[in-house]
Amino acid sequence: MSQRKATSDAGRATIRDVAERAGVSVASVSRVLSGNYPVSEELRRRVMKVVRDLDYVTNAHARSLAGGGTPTVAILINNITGAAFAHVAKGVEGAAALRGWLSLVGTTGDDPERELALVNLMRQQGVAAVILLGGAYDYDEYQLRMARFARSLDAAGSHLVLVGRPPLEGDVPATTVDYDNEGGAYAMASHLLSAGHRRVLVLPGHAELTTAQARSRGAQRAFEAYGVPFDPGLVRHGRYDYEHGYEAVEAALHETPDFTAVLAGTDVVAAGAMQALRAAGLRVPEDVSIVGYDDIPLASQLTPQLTTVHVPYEEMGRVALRAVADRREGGAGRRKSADGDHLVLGTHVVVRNSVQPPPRRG
Amino acid sequence: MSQRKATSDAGRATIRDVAERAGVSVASVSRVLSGNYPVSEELRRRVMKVVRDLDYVTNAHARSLAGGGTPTVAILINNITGAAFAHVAKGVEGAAALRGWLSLVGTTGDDPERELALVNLMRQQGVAAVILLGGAYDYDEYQLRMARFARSLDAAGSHLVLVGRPPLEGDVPATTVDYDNEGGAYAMASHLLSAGHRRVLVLPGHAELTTAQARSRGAQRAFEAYGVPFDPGLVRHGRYDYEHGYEAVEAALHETPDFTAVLAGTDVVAAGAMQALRAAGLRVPEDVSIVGYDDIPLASQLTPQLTTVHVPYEEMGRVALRAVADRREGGAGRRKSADGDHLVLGTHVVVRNSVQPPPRRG
DNA sequence: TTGAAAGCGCTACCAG
DNA sequence: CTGGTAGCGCTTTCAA
Repeated sequence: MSQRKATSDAGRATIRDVAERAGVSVASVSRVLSGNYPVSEELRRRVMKVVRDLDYVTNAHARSLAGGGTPTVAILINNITGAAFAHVAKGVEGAAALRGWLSLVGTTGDDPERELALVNLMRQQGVAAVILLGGAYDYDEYQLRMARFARSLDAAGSHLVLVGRPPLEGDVPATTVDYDNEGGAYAMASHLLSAGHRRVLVLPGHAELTTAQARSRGAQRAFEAYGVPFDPGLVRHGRYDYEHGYEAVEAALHETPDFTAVLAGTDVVAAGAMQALRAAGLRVPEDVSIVGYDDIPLASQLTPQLTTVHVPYEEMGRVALRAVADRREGGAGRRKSADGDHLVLGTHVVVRNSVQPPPRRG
Repeated sequence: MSQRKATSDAGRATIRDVAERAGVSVASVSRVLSGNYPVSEELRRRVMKVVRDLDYVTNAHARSLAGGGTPTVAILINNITGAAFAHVAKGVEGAAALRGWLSLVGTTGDDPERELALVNLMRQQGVAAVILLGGAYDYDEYQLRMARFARSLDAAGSHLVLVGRPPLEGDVPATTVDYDNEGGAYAMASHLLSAGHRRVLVLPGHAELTTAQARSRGAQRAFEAYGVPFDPGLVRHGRYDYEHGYEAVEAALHETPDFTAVLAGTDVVAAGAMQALRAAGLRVPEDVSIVGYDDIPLASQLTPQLTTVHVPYEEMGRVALRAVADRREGGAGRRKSADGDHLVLGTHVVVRNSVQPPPRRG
C-alpha cells in the first residue's frame, strides 16, 4: 500500500503520471513535449489531452539536469531603480525572450561581497552567462576580481559579460559591451565650449568610478582642444544622484559663482543642478546652461528639455545577449577569438533646450 | 578507457569529483556543504579544502530535484523601466535576498499571451511564488484568468501574489497586496478642492485599468463630498505616460481651457502636463495647479516639486515577499485562512509646491 | 560519525 | 515510430 505512484498524489504531476494516464511510455511523452522528434499524430493527441487535463508542465530542474533545459542569463545590477540600468535590463530581457531564454535579475547594492555571492549563486544555477551592469570602481583588485569571476564562470561552462565598464586586460574569458563614453563627453563638452562657455562647473561623479573617469577624460580633452584651462576648482565629485547635483551647485554658487554652465555626469545629476539653480533665482539656460549624460526619459521631461549625450542602453543589452547566444551556438570553435570580445557602441549629443551662449559678463 | 570519471574532465566539477579528491564519500561532501548535519572537524576541513581548490559550487538544479534548493520567487512586470514597478521589484528582491532566496524577473509587455507563457515558465521552474505587478485590465476574463493561474500554481506547490491590483473573488488560492488607491485619490482631489479649485482637468489613465478606475472613483467621491459637479468633459483617458499628459493638456487647452488644476493619474503624466502648460505660456502653480500620484523620485525632481500621493511601493514588495515566506514556513496548517490573503497598505498626500489657489477669474 | 544506495523527474540512447 | 532504461548531480534514509 505504500506505493507512491497513486494517481492523484499531492504536489506536482510528473511525466510518469502523464504517461500512465495516456497509456504510453515516458519516453513518448518526453518526445511529444520537447517536439524535437517525430511522433504519430495519434500519440501526440493522446498525450496532449492528458497534459491539458492535468495542467502539466515539465520540471525545469529535472530537464536541465538531464541535459535539456532553457538557457538562462543572469543580470547583476547595482540598483534596479536606476533608469539606465533598467533600460539595459530591458534590452537583455527582450532579446532573451525572443530566443525563449529566461533572465534572472540580482541586485548587488554596490556591495562586493554580495556581488561575489550572486556570481556564485548564478554559477550554481548553471546560467549561460552572467551580465554585470554599470560602471565599476577602479580599485586595484578590480581586474583580478573580474578575471577570477570570468575564469570561474568559464570553467563552469558559463560566461562573463561586462556591460558599460572597461574591458579586462590580458587573456581573460569575458566579453565586454561598452559605449564610447569618452567620445560622448568630448562631444558634449565641445558643444558647451563652442557656445562660448569658458567657466564650466564639472560634476563627473565619483573619482573612482570608471564611468566618471572616462567622462572626465573626454571633457578635459575637449578643453585642451579649445585651449581653455580646465580649472580643478570647478570640478566637484560625488554620487550620480539628484541630491549630489543639487548640493554641488549650491556649494559652487557660494564658492565659485562665476560659472556659466554645468557639465553634469548624468541626467539625474543635471536635474538636481537645475533645481538648485532655480532655487537660487537663476534661469536655465538664460543665466546658466546645463548638459547631462545618458539621455534617459527624464532628460526630455525636464523644463527646459536637457541637452545630453545619448547612450544606447537598451541596445547594449540586446547586443550583450546576442553575443552570448552567438558564442553558444558558435560552439567551441573560436573560443579565444579576440573579435567580438569587446564591442563598443556609439554615443551622440542630443541637442535640446538647456544650452545657450553665456550671458554677457556684468 | 571509456570511464568518464577522469579527474579533470571538462565542464563543471561535481560532488563526486570533490568526494574522490578528498577521499570521502559523496554523502559526506553533501553534508559538509549543506551544513545541516553533524560532521567531524577533520572531514569538514578536508572537504572544504578541495572545494576551494576546485572552485566547486553545487548544481542548483540537481539539488532542487533531490529535495533541497533555494526558494525562488518570480516577479512578473509589464515594463521594467517603470519607476513604480522597479521599486516594488526592489522591495521584493531585498526581502528575498535577506532570506537567501532568489528572484527572477520577467516582463510581459502587457501581452496576455506572454503573461501566460511566463506563468507556465515559472511553474516549470518550481518557484515558490509568482508575483504579478501592476494594475490589470478589467476584462471579463480577468477574474477567470487569474483564478486559473492561482489554482494552477497552487496545484504545483507554488502561490500567486497580486500586487497593486484588486483581489480575486471567491475562494481562490492567491494573496493580494494592495494599497488604498481610492483613498489616496480622494485625499488628493480633496486637497485641490479645498484650495478652491472647481474646474479640474482629470487624467485618470485608461478607463479599463483597475488602477485608473480606483483613482477615478476616489476623485469623484471627493467632488461629491464638496458638492462640486464632476464634468465628464474635463476627463481625458489615456496611457500612463509623459506623452499622454502632454497631449491631453494640449488638447484641453484648446477645447476646455477654463480648468485651473490638473489631477494627473501618475507623476509621469503630471510631468507631461506640466511641460505642456509651460509650452503654452502658463505658469505652475500660479496659473494652473498640478498634482500627481505615485510619489516616484521624479515628483520631487520637477520644478515646482510635485504635490502627489505617496504609494509605498517598495514596502509592498517587501510585504508581498514576507507573505509568501510566512505561508511557506507556516506549513499547510492555515492554508485557507482569510487573514493575510488581502493586505492593504496606506497612502497619503505629500504636499509640495505645485498647488496654489486658483487665480481670480478674468 | 561515515558510507552505500535509492531515488528526485527528465532526456537520450539503444532496441524492437 | 515506440518502449525500456541508464544516468544527470544531489539529498537522504538506512546500515555499519
